[in-house]
Amino acid sequence: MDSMVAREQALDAAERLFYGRGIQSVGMDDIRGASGVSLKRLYQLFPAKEQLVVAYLERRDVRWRQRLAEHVEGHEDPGRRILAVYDWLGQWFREPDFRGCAWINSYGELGATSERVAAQVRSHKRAFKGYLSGLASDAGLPAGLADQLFLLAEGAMVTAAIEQSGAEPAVQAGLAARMLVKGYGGAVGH
Amino acid sequence: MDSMVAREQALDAAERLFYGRGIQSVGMDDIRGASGVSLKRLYQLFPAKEQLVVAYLERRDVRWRQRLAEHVEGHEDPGRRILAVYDWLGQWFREPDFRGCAWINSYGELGATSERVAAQVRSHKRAFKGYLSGLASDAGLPAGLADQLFLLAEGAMVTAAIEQSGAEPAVQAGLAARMLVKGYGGAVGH
DNA sequence: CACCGGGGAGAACGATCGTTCTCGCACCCG
DNA sequence: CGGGTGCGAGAACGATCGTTCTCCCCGGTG
Repeated sequence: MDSMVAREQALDAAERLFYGRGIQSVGMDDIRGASGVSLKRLYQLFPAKEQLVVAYLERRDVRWRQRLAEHVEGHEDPGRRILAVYDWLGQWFREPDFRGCAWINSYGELGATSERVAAQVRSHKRAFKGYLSGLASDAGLPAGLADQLFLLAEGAMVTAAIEQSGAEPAVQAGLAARMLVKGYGGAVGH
Repeated sequence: MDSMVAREQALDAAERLFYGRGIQSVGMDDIRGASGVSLKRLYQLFPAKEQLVVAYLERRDVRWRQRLAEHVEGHEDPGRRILAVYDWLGQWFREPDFRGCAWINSYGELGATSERVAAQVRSHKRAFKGYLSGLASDAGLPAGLADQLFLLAEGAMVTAAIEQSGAEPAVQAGLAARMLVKGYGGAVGH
């Protein structure tokens, strides 16, 4: 049972370090130091670093999508809900330790060498796109729009990471999204 | 003088390997093997791996933007030129060795640890965005549109990389771009 | 021919890292 | 109390890698 808390501590440290400095530049020993979980315990929880990486991405995935969904659920109007996604992205981009999308970064780092990581990244992105599809169909908008909304969100994430421009890419993406929604015949409350 | 050809060979090998397998997973020795340029020569051309990486990104940057510009220049109508960007992206995505945007990937891998790489990535993205701004203003469209066109292109690049879906993200981005251009009052010939 | 400078092949070095092993301590069951 | 078992601390191991060094050949110069 105590190993559950060790697991969470290990994942906390892994998330902080992997996300902040990249995966390859963080050693298992750094994670031990930051988490207080001994190397032996680390390796019985996660038999290889790759599994720790995947577990970190998985846990972050459910939390990330949950935070997004909670924000969106604060809005009633289906058209407004779509735009709320970009508001939330803007909030995220302004967090002081924001360093881009963990999955896009991980894919750039390990997508070519680790199939498990690549699969986790695809799974996260598909879930996000699926979520947008749901919002679009709730608003009576065509399915193709969701793909475009997705591209805007992805573009905003990379741009916010590379330039460290805070919420601005999210604002631009939100403006574009609003125009696309209107163009497809959706109503957007103010 | 002969060192110029060694430099090109080194950069050819660096580009092939760094782009295909990621930067950190390619050793200097791999580059020597693939280029035929001796380690000693490599290190007198590029005193550290980081400089080889930056040189690779720089050379690829000018070639990439030139290829794009050549494609776009095949079109006359200013509105059509904007959409030609997405056509070209689609062609690029279908190349058999396509593995995403070299700069986004490099940023995910080294953005947190190498300021020189991060600066090169920013420089490339700013140049690309600047190019789109030029296309937008040639078409008499507002400057803000260029930011949105940029986000669509970036989103298409990451998505095409993660899913290996060929040209489809470029098609979606092109449709969105077309709608945005029309929404801002631009004329788009078919 | 003697010499020298540059370059290639590849060994060597030092650091890092993922992973495993050793050792010693503390706790639990009889 | 006594023996064993699980765990933490950290050393150790083996591989990899960036970088430098050694050694040897070759081509040019007097």
